[in-house]
Amino acid sequence: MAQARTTKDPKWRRLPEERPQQILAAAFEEFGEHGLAGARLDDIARRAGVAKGTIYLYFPNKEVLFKEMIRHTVVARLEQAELELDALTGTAAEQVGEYMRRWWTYLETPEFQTVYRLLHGELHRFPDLAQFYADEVIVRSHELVRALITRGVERGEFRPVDINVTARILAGMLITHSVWVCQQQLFKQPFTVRREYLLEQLTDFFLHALRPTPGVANAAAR
Amino acid sequence: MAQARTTKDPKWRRLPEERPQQILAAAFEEFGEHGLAGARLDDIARRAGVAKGTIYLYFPNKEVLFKEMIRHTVVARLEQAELELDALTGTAAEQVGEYMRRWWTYLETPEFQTVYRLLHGELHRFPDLAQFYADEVIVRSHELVRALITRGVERGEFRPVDINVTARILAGMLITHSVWVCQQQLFKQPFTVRREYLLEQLTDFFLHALRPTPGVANAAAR
Amino acid sequence: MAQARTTKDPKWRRLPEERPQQILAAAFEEFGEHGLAGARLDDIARRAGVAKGTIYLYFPNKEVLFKEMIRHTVVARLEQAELELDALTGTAAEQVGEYMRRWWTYLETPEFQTVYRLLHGELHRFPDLAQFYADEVIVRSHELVRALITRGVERGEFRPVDINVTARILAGMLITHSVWVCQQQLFKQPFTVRREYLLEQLTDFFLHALRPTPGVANAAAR
Amino acid sequence: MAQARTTKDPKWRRLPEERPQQILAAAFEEFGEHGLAGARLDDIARRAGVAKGTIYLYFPNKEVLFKEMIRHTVVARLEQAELELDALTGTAAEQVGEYMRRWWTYLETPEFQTVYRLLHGELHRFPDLAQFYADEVIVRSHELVRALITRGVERGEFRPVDINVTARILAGMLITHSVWVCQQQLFKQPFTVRREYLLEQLTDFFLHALRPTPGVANAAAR
DNA sequence: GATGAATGAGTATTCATTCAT
DNA sequence: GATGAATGAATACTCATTCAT
Repeated sequence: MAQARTTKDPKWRRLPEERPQQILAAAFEEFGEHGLAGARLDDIARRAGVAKGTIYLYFPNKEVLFKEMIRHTVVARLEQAELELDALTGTAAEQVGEYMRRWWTYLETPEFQTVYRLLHGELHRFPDLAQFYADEVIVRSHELVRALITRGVERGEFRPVDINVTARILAGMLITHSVWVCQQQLFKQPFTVRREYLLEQLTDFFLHALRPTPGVANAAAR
Repeated sequence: MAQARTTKDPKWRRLPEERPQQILAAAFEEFGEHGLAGARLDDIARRAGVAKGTIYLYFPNKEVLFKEMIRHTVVARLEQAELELDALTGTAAEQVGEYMRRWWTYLETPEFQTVYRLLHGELHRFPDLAQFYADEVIVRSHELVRALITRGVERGEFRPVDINVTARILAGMLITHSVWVCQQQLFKQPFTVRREYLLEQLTDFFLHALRPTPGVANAAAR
Repeated sequence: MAQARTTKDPKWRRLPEERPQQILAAAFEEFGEHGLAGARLDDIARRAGVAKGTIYLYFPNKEVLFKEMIRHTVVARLEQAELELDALTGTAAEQVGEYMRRWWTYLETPEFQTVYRLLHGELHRFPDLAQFYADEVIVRSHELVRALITRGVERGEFRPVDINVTARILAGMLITHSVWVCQQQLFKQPFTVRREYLLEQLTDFFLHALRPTPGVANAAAR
Repeated sequence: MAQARTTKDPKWRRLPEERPQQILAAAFEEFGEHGLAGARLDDIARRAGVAKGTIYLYFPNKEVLFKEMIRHTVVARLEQAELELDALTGTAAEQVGEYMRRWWTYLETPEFQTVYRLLHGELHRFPDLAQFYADEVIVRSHELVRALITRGVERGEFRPVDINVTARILAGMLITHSVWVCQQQLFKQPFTVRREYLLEQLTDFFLHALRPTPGVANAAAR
C-alpha cells in the first residue's frame, strides 16, 4: 500500500508521502475496533509508529481523519474491485452468478465489513460522507447491476422487472447476508451457514425470481 | 424492569416506576442521535426532566443504561408486534404478503431503525447484547417465517427450498430495504422509491422466487 | 448502650432517644473503617437501621456527627474508666503497676484505637475537638498520674523527678505501645511481642527509671 | 522515580524530571493539609504550577500519587538522616544522648510530622504502604538502636534488658513526645514544655531506666 | 518536518443534603 | 417524627489539540 520511491538524496529519509498512508491504516484499525468516539489518537499514532503531533500535520482533526480514512479505504477497494469486474461473459444468468461471486468476495473483506459498520453507525452525523458513499459505491455498483439485468431481460432470459428495484434487491441481498455471515460469532445457533452454500442459495433464489413467467410474453422492462 | 410497588396511600404521588421510563425514553433519543459514546448523561437527564444523579438511582452506569434502553425498546416492540402477528389467514402467498406488510410497518418505526443502527454499531463490544438480540428478535421472527414457508411448501404453493436460508433471505430483504428507505435523505438520487411500491415489489420478487418450477414434482423441503 | 425504658403508652413505640445512640454507634463503625471523608451517610444510616434523612433530625451535618461520635465514644469510656480507677492501694510502685494494667486494658479496646486514629488524622482541622480531647482525656488522666507519682516521691519510693514530664512519659509510653501492639498486623516481623510481656517490660522500665539514685537524699519534687 | 534522561541538546529545556518533583512537593502540602480524601487534584496541580492533566502524565491516579508522595518524602529524609547518624563516639550513654538529639531533630520536621499523621490515618487501607514504612523506617532505625543498647549492656554501662523491647521504648518515646510537642497549639495548657527541656528529661529518664541495678552482676542481655 | 510534554475543556460518577409525603 | 427519592455541586479522570524545541 505504501509505495517506496527512491530519492536522489543519498541520505535515506523517511518518505513524507508514506506518513498519511501509515496513519490512515492505523486509523482504520482503531476506528474499526472502537468506533469514532471510542478510538484514541494516541493509539492511532502509536500504531502508525509516529508521534501524536504528526497526525496533525496531515489531518486537521479527528473527524476529518475519520472521514478521510473511510474515503481512502473505500476508494482503494473500489479501484481494485472495478478492474476485476470488467469482462463478464456467458449468459445473463452466468454473468449474474459471476458478479455475485466476485462482489461477495469483496463484501467479506474486513475492509468492507468495518467500513459498513462505521458508516451506518455514524452516517447521520456526516451527510457529506453519506453522499460520498452513495455516489462512489452505491451508484457505481448499481449501474453495473442495472446493465446486467437489462441485458438479461432484453435477451428474454429474465422476466421483465423494475430494473432499479431489482438492482437494489441484489445489492441488499449480498450486503446483508455477507454481513450476517461475518457476524456469525454474534448471531449464532440456528443461523450458522457455510458461506459458499449461502452464496449458492442466494444466487439460486435471485435467478429463480427472475425466471420468465410461463406463458407471458417478455415485454421490455419499464 | 421497573417493578410496580403497591402504595398503601390512596393519594396520588409521583410514581417511582415512571422514572425509569422517562429516563429510558430520553436515553433512546440521545443515544439514537449521538451514539453510545457521544451521548451525554447531562442531556439525557435534562431531556428526561430529572437531575443527573437521578439516573444513577436506577442505572449503575452509562453502559448499563444503554443496554437497558436497547432491551426495553426491543421488548416493548416485540410484545406489541407478536400480538399483531397471530392470526394470518388465506393462501401461503397471501400470508407471506400480509406478514411482510406487518413487519415492514414495524421496521419503519424510529424505534427499530435506531435500535438497528446502534446495535450494529456497538454490537461487537457487547456480546451479551448481541446474544439477547439474537435470541429475542432474530430467533423469534425466524420461527414465524419458517412456519409460513414450510406450510407453503407442503401445500405445493412454493417450490421446495432450504427453509432456513429462505427465512434468512426474507428477513434480510425486509430489514435492508426498510433501512434504506428510511435513509432516503442520505442515499438520495437514483434510489428514491415510494415505500408502498417497494414493499409491493419485494413481495412480488420473493413470491416469484418461490414459484414451483414448472414440471417438477414438489417434494418435501429439506 | 441503648437503654430500654418502659413507657406508659401500651402501644410499643420505638423510643426516640434510642435513635441518636444507634446512629452514633453506626457512625463509629463507619468512620472508624473509612475515615471522616471516606465514610458515607448512606452506610451509616443502613448500619443504624434508619433512613438517611433521619440522621438529619439529630445531627445538622456530617461533620457534627463525626465530632459528636468522638465525644460520645470518649465520654462513654471515660465514665466507665474512672469508676474503675478510684481505689488503688499498696506501695506507689504497686499502684503505678495497677494503674498501667488498667489503662492498658482500656487502650487496647477498639474504641480507643479507633478514636485515637481518627483524632490524630483529623485533629488539625478541628481545633475544638482537639481541645475537648485535651481537656477530657489528657488532663484528667494526667491528674491521676501526677497524684500517683507525687505520692511515690513523697514517700521516698521514687527519685525526685519533674512530675509533669514523667506523667507525660507514662501516658505516652502506654498509648504508643498499645497502638503498636494493636497494629501488629501492619508492623510485623521483628516487632511482634506478646501484649502481657510488653506491659510487664514497660512497667519494669518505668519503675526502674524512677528508682531513687543511691546516695542522693530524696528532696521534694519541683 | 523520575529517571534522568540524557538530552543531546546542550540548550536548556524544561527538564522533564523536575515535573514529578514539583507535583510530589505540592501533593505533600495538600495531602498534609487535607488528608487523602480531602485534597483536590485541582489544588495540587495549581500549587505545582502545572495543569491538571500533567499530573496524570506521571501518576496514574490520586491514590498512587499519595503513596508515591509518602515514599518520596520518607526516602528523601532517610537518606539525609542516615548520613548524619554514622559516627557516634563516647560512652554508650553519650551515644544514646547524641542519637536521641539527632533523631529528635528529624522528628520535629514537618516532613516527619505530616507523614506520620497521614500514615497512621490511612495505613489500614494501604497495607503495602505500611509494609514499606515498617521496612524502610522502623526496621532501619530499630537496628541502630539495638546496636547502641547492646554495646552499653556489654560494657556494663546499662543493666541487662530486653534489647528489642528497649529499642521500641526509645523509638516510641521519641516519636510520641515529638508529635506532642509539635501539636502544642492543640494540646495546650498544662502540657506546654520547651522542646529542649523535654528532650533532656526524656534522655535522663531513659538513661536512668538503664542504670545497672546496684549489687547485681551484669550478665549479657538475652 | 517531527516530536511528545503540556494543556484544560469536557464528562461520568458520587454523595451530602433537602423536602414532599 | 420518619422516610427515601430527588437534587446538583463537587471532583477524578480523559483525551483532542497545541506548540516549544
